[in-house]
Amino acid sequence: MAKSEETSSSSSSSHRPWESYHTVYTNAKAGMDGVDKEKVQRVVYEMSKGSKYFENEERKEAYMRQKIENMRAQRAKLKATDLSYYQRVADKRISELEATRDLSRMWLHVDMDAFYAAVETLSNPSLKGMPMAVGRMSMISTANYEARKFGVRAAMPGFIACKLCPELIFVPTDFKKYTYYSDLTRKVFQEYDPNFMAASLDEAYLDITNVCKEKDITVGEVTEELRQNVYKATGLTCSAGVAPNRLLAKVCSDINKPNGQFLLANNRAAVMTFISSLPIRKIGGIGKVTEHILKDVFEIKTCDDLLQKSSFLCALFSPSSADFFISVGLGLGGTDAPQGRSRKSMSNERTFSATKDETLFHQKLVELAEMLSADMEKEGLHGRTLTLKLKTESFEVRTRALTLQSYICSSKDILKHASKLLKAELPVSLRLIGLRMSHFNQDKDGTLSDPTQRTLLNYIKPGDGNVKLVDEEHSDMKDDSESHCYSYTDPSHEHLKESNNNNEQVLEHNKLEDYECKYQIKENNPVENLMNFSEFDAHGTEIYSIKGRNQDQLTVIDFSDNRNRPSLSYHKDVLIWLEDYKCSICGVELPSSFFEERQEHSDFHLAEKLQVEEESRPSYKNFPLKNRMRQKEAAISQSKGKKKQKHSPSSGKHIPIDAFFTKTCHNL
DNA sequence: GGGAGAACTCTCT
DNA sequence: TTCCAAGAGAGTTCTCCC
Repeated sequence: MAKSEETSSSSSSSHRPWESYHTVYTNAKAGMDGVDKEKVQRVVYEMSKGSKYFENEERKEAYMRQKIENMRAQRAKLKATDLSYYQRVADKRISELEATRDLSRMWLHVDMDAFYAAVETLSNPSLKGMPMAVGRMSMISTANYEARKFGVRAAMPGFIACKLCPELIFVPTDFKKYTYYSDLTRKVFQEYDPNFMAASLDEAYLDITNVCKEKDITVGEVTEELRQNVYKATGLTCSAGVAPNRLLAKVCSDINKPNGQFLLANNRAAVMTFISSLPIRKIGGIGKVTEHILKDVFEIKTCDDLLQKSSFLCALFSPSSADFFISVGLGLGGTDAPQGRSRKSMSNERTFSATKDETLFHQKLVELAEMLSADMEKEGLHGRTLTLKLKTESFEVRTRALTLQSYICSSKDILKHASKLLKAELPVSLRLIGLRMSHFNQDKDGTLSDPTQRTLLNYIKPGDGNVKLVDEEHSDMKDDSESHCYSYTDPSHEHLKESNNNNEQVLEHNKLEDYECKYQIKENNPVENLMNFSEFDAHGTEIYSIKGRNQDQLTVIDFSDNRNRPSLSYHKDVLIWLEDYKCSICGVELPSSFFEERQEHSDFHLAEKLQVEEESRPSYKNFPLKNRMRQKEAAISQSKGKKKQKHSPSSGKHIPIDAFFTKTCHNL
């Protein structure tokens, strides 16, 4: 930015401070063309000023300005030779990306007009023509076009919207209703592209190449027909954009909103003309921050500027970011057939009035764990990484994650680990708690597989007798104090194996058909198979024990069959709770409800046994396991202590906004 | 050096 | 008078460990 511009801008800011308060609310959205932008900006500023939210936004702004300055400094350091080198890099990428251009498909992006608001008006016609918003005083989900004329829009707090439009009518969200209408639209979409991609409840991408050929009508006619059919099926209007790829189709659908369509011809010249003057902010994926950085550091305002400044982009951004920017400059986007996408994460979060009440935190955590567990169960998912999200009173967002050895799904497990994560953050004043589960183990066919759970064959060691520690060099299990891996071979049977299951030694018999199993194992229901069963005879002796994570790790020990009843020597090796309360090794009595105590007790015997095993092995004689475990634990705790936590802007320290864009520039 | 894990940001609806 | 959502995906850096 020129110096004179900066001076003028800062002088103007002192008289009109709202001009430097950048919110998303002032960006043009469909139906907001005639809005008094300055009035909206001033109202938003006045209503927000002095609040904690405002302070946090200012901190974020300040941090972004600092990053922009850093990038400017980096840019200034680029020498002519550097630029010449990066120009060659950029030119190469441009020609490589250009070679991938596919103009053979026609993609249609359909976007329902003010969807939630339109559905509400449909079910309550008295709302027609009135300024209305779907949402609450705290936040608006969407606003109809009458409300948008006042500057009211989605993601705006209701109390600010009220100030902008005192007549505004609020309607609470009703997702059942929106889902119903969304399903109706999808039935129409399916007629045009059975593999259409739903982007959200009110948006979808369709490849209409084939349907145009089949019906022998133009792209424009197909689009018109589809929009009419959506209206017939739902009574709702939609807008559409057609282009050779999805990125451009999305931009096009916004051009003639509401209830209109825009077609971009599938030839290179038309695409390049269209894209050249297009503001970068119109591109999906370029938001407020990216727009600022590109404008303030590189003076990039249009998509064509992205190509003109491609050497700078290659020099200062990561390769994937630079590729994205160059692709946008070339008007390239996704044209491939949609692949079956699997879910990556699942989360729940709840906002409440800021409080330090730890009882409330726990209550929220219980609710979230139950909701998350129920949602995961619905989709048959089990996850390994649990992330706790916190938003402090000052709007600082913190995330704390934990990756477990085994997959979990139950609310009890989720709560247990989430509580630990939260405990480490206390005391704290919070306004939001969220839980996210990721690292799912659902593969293509929906079956569960656990990378950290050894397959049974991993544990077979021919010729081994009874219980034996698996050599560490044969195990890729993490050397973790929470992981104990044994293999077991009963001389009287061909394949008795053992797998690890949450500190419990578990035996598996390969020939289940030899035994009359009293429990029906639901093969396709991993959730139910997570349960552990035991059955006792009239004398309280355990006759069955079924433990397992899923059918792959199913464990059945039939103690009613004497062939399986553990021998005395076996008892010495493996801890079993005799009659469900007495330790088979030392006789200590612990009822089954003392779960944690039993775990510790089991660990104690395990460590004891490992010590004996280790000491008997020459290579480890001078380095007993307990020492190694202690060392490992010390290393873990040390590393945890040392683990650098990134700081949010509110802490006034490091926040890697630039981390998403800049790369290490060795030549600088 | 590469992979995994953690933390965080940005973007979208 | 109210006082800034929720859910998801993707990408990046940093650190640790092998």
